[in-house]
Amino acid sequence: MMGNVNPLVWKSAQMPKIGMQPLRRQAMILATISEIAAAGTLDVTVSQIAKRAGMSAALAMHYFGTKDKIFLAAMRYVLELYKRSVKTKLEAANGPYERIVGIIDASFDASQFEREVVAAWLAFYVRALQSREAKRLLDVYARRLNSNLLFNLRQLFDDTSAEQIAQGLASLIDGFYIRHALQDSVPDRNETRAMVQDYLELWLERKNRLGR
Amino acid sequence: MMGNVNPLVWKSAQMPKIGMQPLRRQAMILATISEIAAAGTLDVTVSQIAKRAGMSAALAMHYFGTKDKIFLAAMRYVLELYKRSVKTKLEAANGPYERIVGIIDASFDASQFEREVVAAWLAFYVRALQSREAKRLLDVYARRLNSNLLFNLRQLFDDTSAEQIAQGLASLIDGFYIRHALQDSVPDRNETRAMVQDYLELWLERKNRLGR
Amino acid sequence: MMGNVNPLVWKSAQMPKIGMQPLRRQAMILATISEIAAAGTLDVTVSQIAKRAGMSAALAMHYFGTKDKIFLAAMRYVLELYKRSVKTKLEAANGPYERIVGIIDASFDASQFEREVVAAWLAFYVRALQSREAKRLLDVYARRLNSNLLFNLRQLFDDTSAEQIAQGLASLIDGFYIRHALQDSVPDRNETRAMVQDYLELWLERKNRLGR
Amino acid sequence: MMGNVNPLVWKSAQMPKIGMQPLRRQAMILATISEIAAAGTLDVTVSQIAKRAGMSAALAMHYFGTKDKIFLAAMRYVLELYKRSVKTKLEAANGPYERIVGIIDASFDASQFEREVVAAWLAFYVRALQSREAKRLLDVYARRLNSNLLFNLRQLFDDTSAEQIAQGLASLIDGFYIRHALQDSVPDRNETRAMVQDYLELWLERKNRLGR
DNA sequence: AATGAATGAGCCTTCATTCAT
DNA sequence: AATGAATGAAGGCTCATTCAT
Repeated sequence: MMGNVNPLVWKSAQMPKIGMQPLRRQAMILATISEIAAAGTLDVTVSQIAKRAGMSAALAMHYFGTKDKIFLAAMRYVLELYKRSVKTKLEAANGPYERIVGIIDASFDASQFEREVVAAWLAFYVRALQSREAKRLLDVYARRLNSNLLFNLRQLFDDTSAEQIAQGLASLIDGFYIRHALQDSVPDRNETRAMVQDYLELWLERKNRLGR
Repeated sequence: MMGNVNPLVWKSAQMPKIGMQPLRRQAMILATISEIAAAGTLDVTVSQIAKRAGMSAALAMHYFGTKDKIFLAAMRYVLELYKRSVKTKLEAANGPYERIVGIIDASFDASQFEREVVAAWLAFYVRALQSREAKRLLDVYARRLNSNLLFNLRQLFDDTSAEQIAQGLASLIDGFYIRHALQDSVPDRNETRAMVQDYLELWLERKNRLGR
Repeated sequence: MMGNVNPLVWKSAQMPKIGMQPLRRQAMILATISEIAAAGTLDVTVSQIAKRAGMSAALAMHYFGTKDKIFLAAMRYVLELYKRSVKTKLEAANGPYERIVGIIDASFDASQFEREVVAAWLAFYVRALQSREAKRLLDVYARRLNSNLLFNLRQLFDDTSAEQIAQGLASLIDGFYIRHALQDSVPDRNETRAMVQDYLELWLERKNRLGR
Repeated sequence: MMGNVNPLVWKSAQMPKIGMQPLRRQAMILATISEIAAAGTLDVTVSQIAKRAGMSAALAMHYFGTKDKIFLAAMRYVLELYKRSVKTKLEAANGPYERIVGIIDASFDASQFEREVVAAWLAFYVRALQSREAKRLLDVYARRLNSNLLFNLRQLFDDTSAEQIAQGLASLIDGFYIRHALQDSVPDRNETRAMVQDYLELWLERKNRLGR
């Protein structure tokens, strides 16, 4: 998830002075995600996370100021991951259809659909009920996703349909995520992605049937 | 939600000594749902709920024994509401198509899709991550929903399609719920229901296109 | 323990009006002793005791006023039992030696050395640390025991010895009680009694050796 | 009791960051014993103890984890004190007789027979009724005391007598303790010790009288 | 006479957060 | 840069006690 080079490796070695801050923050962010998944609970304490990140809770507080900010940072990280994933897929895509499929693909990317990350998503959704800032972050993501979908769907469908499809796709994705987070016997990643793509297919078939 | 006759109205009037238990329990159950929605949080305390229900936390504990049992009771209540709603719709329906639509309808029934109830659903989903019993309850609901859908879908589609559609419908419903719980500008109840029904329509169209 | 006629038998029959008070009180007293032993704890609640006594906690409070008074009543009852046991033994005894042995016997009487009663004694001893009144009761008992022993011992020994023996006997009895209450593998009632009696014997032997 | 150097004295001076744990634990242990005696009750709260120990209840919990563990630690401390006292006496003793007297002495050592410690002993005895672990600790102590006594008594008496004397001595000690904890006008430490020793004397005299 | 109903007070325990070093 | 030490605040839960009927 962090790529190959883990900057925390030489932690206790020496050279602590410069640039520890970003490393510590990053460690906390990753630990937050892991801890949520490992604990199977959203009720993770700062101490638990800090311990997993290999530092004291006090230091974690020092770098983030508030527990809420720790969560927000982790949330931003996950959203950023997703954003990049989408970007990569979009760049490799040709035409609106491929771009829409790319967006869907990004949601079910291996890195996104890991058990860990899915648990984190659910946590953030819930957090958004309490935290203004968390809600704002989630809204930004939702709006971006929607406009991305809409822009490309409008090139294939009339406006009304496009909006419906966008809503449908987004809901389907969210629905699969929540089911994945909670249920045991659930279709795997590829099957799930196929089902979402098939939703798009169904609309295309309808469009073709109606002519144009 | 409590019907027209609220037995708690004459509370401070004479306080009868018999049969308070079910009234208090019901009051707590309703208060739990309201408080979750009002607080916008799953982290509602027993005191908060009890206060809203017009009693002391101690009395609430007396009648339920555990905070967890309070939540479970509220959860059962909501699930029961949904179950009844489904049952009513199914009884009024003729043929598999109407029955499937009925199930969808039930999910977006006015009583189900209230802001309060939707928030409660999300709360219970999350609770299921921590509580064995909560998970069990949710699983029962999920399994029943699935078998209901499957049974009727199989009369219209081949088995493979039926299973896909069932998964799709359930995910769509969950997805719309979560979006409803979290987002402000979201299609209203009827629009939402129409979109889910349209998913079924899309499959019927495909089926017709392929000929039988 | 209550003799053959249990007045609580016709409780729920009818005739509740007259004289319930003493019956209820007595039932509570017995229940207190039983509950302490059954719970294996001194931390018995009023509700537990009342339940065992077949009445509501509210009624128990009505008759006693305070939890403390419930305990005191039970304490008085046990002390009274003991007092009577001593009295009976003393009346059947001839001469100082038999009377001393009688007092010892009373302490290890079947009715006194029941597991239940022993547990109660320990409870009362502890209670005496907190409650003035409990302490006073225990002091009365201790003083009476001491004067009883002293009076008879003085007829067999010089004053100094008599006082020492009295202290020794009382301590031995208390010691065996506490060990009986707490330990598993402990000599049985008769063995224990024999050992206390033997303490007296040892002193008699010394007296004889020294010649009168 | 804490020796001459109280490491907590410079507490508000600079509050070092290392090694507070053992100091805090020790302070809590001593405070537990004091508080039990001062409150005259076994129902001492963690807050009370912590306050007496000069720290917050939260910190106490931090260092012990559970109230029960606080009590167990205090219990172990008292038992350890006693154990050491016995050990010291035994090392200074020559022959079985002196060793037995040494064990008795240890029980009535100044440090053991303080009002505070005696109250604690009673508390622990009672605690043993509720806590498995407390019972285990007490059993270990009882068994060690018994085997110590028996081993030395067997060198002076036949086996049957030895066992009786061991039981008698242990009961006498326990009895004096409980009386000391509860009663006001009670022989002082030295008198008490003398009386227990005299019990041994009585047996020796009997032995001599019977020849060999 | 009797009790279900009700609660205030208090306890143990947890945890985010601060502080001194 | 880093952390052990420390705590206030809060939460779940229990229980003796009161009250209205």
